[in-house]
Amino acid sequence: MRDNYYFIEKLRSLGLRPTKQRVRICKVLFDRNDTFHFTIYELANLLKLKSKEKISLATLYNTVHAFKKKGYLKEISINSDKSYFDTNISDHHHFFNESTNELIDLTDKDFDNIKLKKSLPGKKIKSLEILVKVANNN
Amino acid sequence: MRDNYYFIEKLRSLGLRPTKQRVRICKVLFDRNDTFHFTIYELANLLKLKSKEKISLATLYNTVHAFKKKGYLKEISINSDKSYFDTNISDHHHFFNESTNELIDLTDKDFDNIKLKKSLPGKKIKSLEILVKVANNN
DNA sequence: TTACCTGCAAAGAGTTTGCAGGTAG
DNA sequence: CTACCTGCAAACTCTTTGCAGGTAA
Repeated sequence: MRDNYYFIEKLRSLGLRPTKQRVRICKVLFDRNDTFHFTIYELANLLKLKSKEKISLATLYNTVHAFKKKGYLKEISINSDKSYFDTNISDHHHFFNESTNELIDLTDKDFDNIKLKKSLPGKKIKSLEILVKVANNN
Repeated sequence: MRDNYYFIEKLRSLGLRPTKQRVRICKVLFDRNDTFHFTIYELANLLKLKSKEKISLATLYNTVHAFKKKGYLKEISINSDKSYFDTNISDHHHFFNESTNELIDLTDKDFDNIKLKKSLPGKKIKSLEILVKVANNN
C-alpha cells in the first residue's frame, strides 16, 4: 500500500534519518489499514516474520522511542511489566482485557461527554486517558 | 490513632496472619487520616524511619500483593518503570504530574458524568480509571 | 566529514522465586 | 504439628547504556 519512498519522506519530515532499519520498522507498523497495539517483543516478532535480517533490540528501543518523541507513536498507560505502544496517535481510550492482556480502542464517542472540572494551578494538561479494565466471564 | 489490635483484627478478617511485619506495614500505610500513593521503594523508606528492624524486600512485595489481592490496597495504572499503589481503595481517578512523578486524587465529582456507552460481549467491566497527565508550566 | 545511527554486550532497575528457617493457630 | 510467612540471595524480565564501527547528508 505504501512504498519505501513514502516512509523515507515521512521519516525525513520527522527529522529522522531514513535508515533501512527504520523503513522496515515503518512498513511493519504503518503499512496497513488499521492501527494496532504492540510491545517491543511483539514488534521484534513481526519483523522476524517479514525478513531474516535481524534488527537489534537496541535499535528497536531507540526507534520506537524516537517515533514516540516525534508523535508518530503513542505509549499507553497500563501498569504492566512491559510497555505498550499504539500506532493510533489520536486522542482515544482503551479497554484492557485482563484475561488476555489485549487492548481494544475506545473513542470519545463511546462515552457521554467527558469534562474535567478541576485544574491544577501552574500545570498544563498533557493528556486524558481512560482505561476500562475488563475480564472474561466464566 | 489505631492500635496494633485494630490491625491484627483487620488482617485476620482478610484471612491473613497478623505477623509483626504485616502489622508494622499496616501502621505505616493505614494509621493516618489521609490516603496516599506509594511505590515499594518509598514504603521501604517509610518503614526505615519508623523502626530500625528491617523488613526484607521479599516480604514487602509479598505483603503489598497480598493486600492488593484482598482489596486492602489498589494498584494504579500508570506506565512507569515502577508500580504505584494507593491506600485509597474507592473508585477514583488521578492526575499524574510528569514533571515530578507525583499523583493527585480525582473523584467522580471532578468530572461531568462519565458514562461508557460501549460494552464487550462476554466480558465484565472490572474498573474504569481516568489518568490525566499534567506537566509544570515553564 | 560530521553528526547521527546500529548492534553487541554489559549494566541497571524493579520484581519474583527457591528454599531454609521461623511463627501463628 | 502444619500451613503459612519471612528473609536472603539468586534469578528473571524488560529496558537502557557505552562504545566501536557504519551510514546519511
